[in-house]
Amino acid sequence: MKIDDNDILNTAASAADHASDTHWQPDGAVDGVERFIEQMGLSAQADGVPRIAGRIFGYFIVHGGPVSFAQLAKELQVSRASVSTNARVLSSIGFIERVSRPGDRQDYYQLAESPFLRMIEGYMERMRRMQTILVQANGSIPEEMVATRRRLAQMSHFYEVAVRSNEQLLRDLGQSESSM
Amino acid sequence: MKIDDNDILNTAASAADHASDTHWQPDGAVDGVERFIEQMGLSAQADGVPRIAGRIFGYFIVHGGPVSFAQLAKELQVSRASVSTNARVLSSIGFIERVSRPGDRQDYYQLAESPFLRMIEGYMERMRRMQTILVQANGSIPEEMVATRRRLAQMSHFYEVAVRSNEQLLRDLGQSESSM
DNA sequence: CATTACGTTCAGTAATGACTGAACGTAATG
DNA sequence: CATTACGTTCAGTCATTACTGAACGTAATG
Repeated sequence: MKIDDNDILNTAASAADHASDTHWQPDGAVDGVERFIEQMGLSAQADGVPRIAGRIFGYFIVHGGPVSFAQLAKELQVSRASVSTNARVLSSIGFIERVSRPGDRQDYYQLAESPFLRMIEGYMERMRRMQTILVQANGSIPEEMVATRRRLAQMSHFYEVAVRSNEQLLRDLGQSESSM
Repeated sequence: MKIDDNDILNTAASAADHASDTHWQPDGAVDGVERFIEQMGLSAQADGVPRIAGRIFGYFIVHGGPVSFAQLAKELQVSRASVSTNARVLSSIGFIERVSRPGDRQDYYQLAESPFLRMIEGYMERMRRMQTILVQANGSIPEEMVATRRRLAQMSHFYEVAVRSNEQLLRDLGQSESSM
């Protein structure tokens, strides 16, 4: 499996090298990959995440294995500064993680074991923050405003059910993940 | 310092007092309400949604009933232009909706029946968009890249399960909503 | 010790977008 | 018809931020 990843890395690297050629048309794999990575960038941007972070993540979906810092900068055509900041963001969310290779000065990153579980955990985090806002609001609003308090309670109920649903989803995914 | 906050709160509070013929609030409730509305604005901003949109939504959580366009602008201390654009955004998402009052030239908005269901539908919409990106990518990637295709499949599987989970959540919420 | 190869940080730039005031179109009033 | 009271749109301003290049600190190499 490591052989496989390395193979892919090599082909992708040589393809990126030729990417600056204007007239050479790759064999079809590269534009598919490139297109996917770019779309991941755009999706990230649509979600308020820096585009480069999305592209880096897309890159790791394609090449999961450990990739060096410098290689990221080169193949994604971005500055080392951007790689530094965005890779750190991604690893702080738990999507990718640093790995050290003995006898190698470079930083390596690889796809985390279960990035999507982290995504859901991020959702739940925001939902719980909304919950605290709601109970705080409910505590500072007089009982006379019954309609308001009812709406706040409905909203709170929504988040409560949603969090429970996501907890269940988390369990389901953890289950089906161990069989892959 | 708290000067800024107090200033905003006080001016907004007095504005709300002048409109007290329609929406009366008990003494001491105003800062709680105001604080909640502002926090909704900040939460929205953190989610990539314009702050004013969040505040408008918060305002409707507090005062669910029909509120005139002009009243929104006045009490939230924002320009009519902002109210126009943000209220339209909110109504396009399905959080609030326009209502017309016979014999009244003004536009009125009110909280939609079930704004949170719409929120989940929004999530699912984005997930489905990711799904199409994934199948598209999978179709344009050669079979030799087995590891890549496996990761894409895992990702697709995640979204599939997540969408199903949210469909179930939607049903559950629709259930518990009819009893409120 | 000097040098090289790293990743990080920082100042600067360009772009994005939220927000506003004013101009505009429109439809109900007088 | 003229006027007024609406909501919308548009140009402009301001703030935010993604991104870069260069300077920097650091640790492994020679």
